Amino acid sequence: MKFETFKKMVSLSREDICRELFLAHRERIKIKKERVAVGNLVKIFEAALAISNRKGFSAMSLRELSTEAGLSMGALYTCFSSKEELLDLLQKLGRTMVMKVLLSQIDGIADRREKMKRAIQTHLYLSEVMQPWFYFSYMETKNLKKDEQKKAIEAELFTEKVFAGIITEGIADGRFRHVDPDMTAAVIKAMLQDWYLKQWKYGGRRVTVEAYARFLFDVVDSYIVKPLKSKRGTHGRHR
Amino acid sequence: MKFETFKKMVSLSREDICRELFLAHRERIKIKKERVAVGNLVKIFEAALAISNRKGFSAMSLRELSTEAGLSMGALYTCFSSKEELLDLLQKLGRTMVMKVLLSQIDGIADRREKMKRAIQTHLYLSEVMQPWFYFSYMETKNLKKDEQKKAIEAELFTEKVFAGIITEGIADGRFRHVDPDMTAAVIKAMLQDWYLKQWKYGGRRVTVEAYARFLFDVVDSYIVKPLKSKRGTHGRHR
DNA sequence: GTCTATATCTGGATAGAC
DNA sequence: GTCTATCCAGATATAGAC
Repeated sequence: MKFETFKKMVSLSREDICRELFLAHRERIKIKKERVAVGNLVKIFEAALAISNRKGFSAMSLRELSTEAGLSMGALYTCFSSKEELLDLLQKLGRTMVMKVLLSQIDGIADRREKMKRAIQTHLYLSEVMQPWFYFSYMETKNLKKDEQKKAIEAELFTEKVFAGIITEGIADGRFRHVDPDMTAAVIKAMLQDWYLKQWKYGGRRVTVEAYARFLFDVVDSYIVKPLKSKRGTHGRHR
Repeated sequence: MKFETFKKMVSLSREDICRELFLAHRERIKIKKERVAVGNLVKIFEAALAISNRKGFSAMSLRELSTEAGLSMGALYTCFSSKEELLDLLQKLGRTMVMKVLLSQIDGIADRREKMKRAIQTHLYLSEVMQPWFYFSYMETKNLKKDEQKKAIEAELFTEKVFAGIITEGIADGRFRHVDPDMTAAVIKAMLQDWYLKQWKYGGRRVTVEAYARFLFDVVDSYIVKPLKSKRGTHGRHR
């Protein structure tokens, strides 16, 4: 699947995401009209992610946020009750989204190799659509309070389990070699994360998401799949 | 090489490192006696890394640092002139060290495959010895001022070039497949970094550095090396 | 060289006018 | 619902005693 196709398919525009969040947190938000609340949330989240990804969340002052979002201090505090709550809201924003999309995309694919390819692709495409959020989430996890931190770690382990699961299945039906599923899933995750953590690198080298997805699948594939004498090397090219 | 052997060999005790730094920054440090200055630097750096890795550098107050280091506010300011300078000093601390050790360890190894193994191992062992610094450096790069940030990025690209170089050599002498050296080096780096960025994960799973090094080499090797019919699969085990 | 005390500023949060 | 003005906790940095 092309990235553009994916982008349209999972129509998670910023508004949609924020509307969902607004509905989930109705009680805690003082604004009553949906239109206004969602509009403000969008502006705040976008600005907060931008500033945080430049200098870190804790170095971002709320005054700074208010000017970048084009709202006053008072207006900010109608959407959240403390800077810490804003952090929690931001984290929650992406987590459920990621799991939902990832699972829906690989559900029902029988061929393990194909499933692996699709999982890699989906994770990369997702992190491309929501790049600021992924980066933010990675960098700020350690600044959450204990229980929120735990949820973030669970989310990381959850996606890892998805990959480990595919590998285990592949080993069971004999198409994959006897690699360590957990270790392999761990490094796959590391390579997936590099895509959104080092945008400056891949962007600068003009590597597209599609190209990175193909490349990454090649690396993984050549490690886990049992070599068929003649097949080896046919999928070794990229770009 | 075993990790313990490596640890003794590169005898970079905290004191040694700080002494070097002290000598390099004599002018800017008010304390004149080497013994005292180095002792304080060690305490300060150790405490600063510990706190920063818990909550982030910008969230660390100097009061906090002074108590954790067992020094007064006044004493801190005899070692650096501002919080920002402390950040720069910390960053500089590890960079040169890494390059020096990494290059010295792989210098003069003719066999490309062996060289790759050694480079992976050395990088992992280094990041194990200096874990707090590696983690810190990764997380705080974006908070540096422009020119310091540039140096940090150069350092990242430098180690990446080391790996890309080995791959290019291996392709040239015909032992490696025609993979993309830059892309491959990039994901190798990503997997190396995962080791110190996700200590909670690997520590919790009781994975040792040696095991991770072997595993990682297997993954890389199976991707870049041309398969000899009979050889494939012989180095696919780990643990 | 190291300490305590303090000047000065910045940032999170809120009250009350519009 | 949004804005401005303000409170005050806590941060950096320094002065001066020991």
